[in-house]
Amino acid sequence: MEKLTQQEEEAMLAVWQVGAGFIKDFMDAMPEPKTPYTTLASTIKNLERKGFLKGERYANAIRYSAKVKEADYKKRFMNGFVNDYFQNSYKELVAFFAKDKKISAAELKEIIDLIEKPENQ
Amino acid sequence: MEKLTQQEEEAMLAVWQVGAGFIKDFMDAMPEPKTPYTTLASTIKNLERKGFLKGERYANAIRYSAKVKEADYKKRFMNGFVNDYFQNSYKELVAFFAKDKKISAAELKEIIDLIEKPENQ
DNA sequence: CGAAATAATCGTAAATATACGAAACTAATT
DNA sequence: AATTAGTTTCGTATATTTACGATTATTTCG
Repeated sequence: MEKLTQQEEEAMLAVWQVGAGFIKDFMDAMPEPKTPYTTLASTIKNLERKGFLKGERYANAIRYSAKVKEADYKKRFMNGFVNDYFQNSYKELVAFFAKDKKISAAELKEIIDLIEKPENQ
Repeated sequence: MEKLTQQEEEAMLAVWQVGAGFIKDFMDAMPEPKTPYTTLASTIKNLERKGFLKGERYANAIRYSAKVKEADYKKRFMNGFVNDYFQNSYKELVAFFAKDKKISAAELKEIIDLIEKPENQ
């Protein structure tokens, strides 16, 4: 899975959010300030070339949808980060943000309940 | 804090690991395949320009050290990521990786103990 | 001092990413 | 069929990043 550039990642976020659609749908989903339509179109083309999107022609327009799932991209991305910054330990990562009060003991307990419930296994 | 490019980030990881040193020290700390000395030297110069490093002359060499702390960079970086991919919720992030079995209930409990101990507050 | 060693700096080339207008294409409308 | 509207594609310009050799500067050692 090739690494995405800044603009490509922003575009993918819009695609994941929209689900599947035409370039103008992604335009609508992108935050301000919006890049011009043709610039986004170039980025979308790049994403197709990189294998992140697939396009199907409908009349004179192309409907794009993600080939790479958001969850997979997140995982791969975080893996690299955790490897570089937390000696490859997710525990270290969570401890770091817990100490920084980005997440509380109560929230961690909720997560424990969540993963210990058999129906979530 | 300006965003770093791929090479710049790799170089910073070496700097943080070494602590403070000369370009060749960072070279030694970088993973294979090593980029040529002069390329790393350019990258280090860019990092100095961007305010991530400061340099002090010692004889005919320059000793560089980090101006931006690794912890601060991690925080800022993760903040953007959590915002984009987890609706700005660290709890969502931890739950995601807990479900993906990257971290266990036992480890989460250890972290709770850690942050609930008064001496770590 | 002069030569060799060590290190940084400069200049520039090549690759990649970003940006966007003009033209082309397709479909619908008159 | 001609016009209009919506959309993509193409070409190109600019900026940024990556890469590194040649040169320059400094120190060390004979």
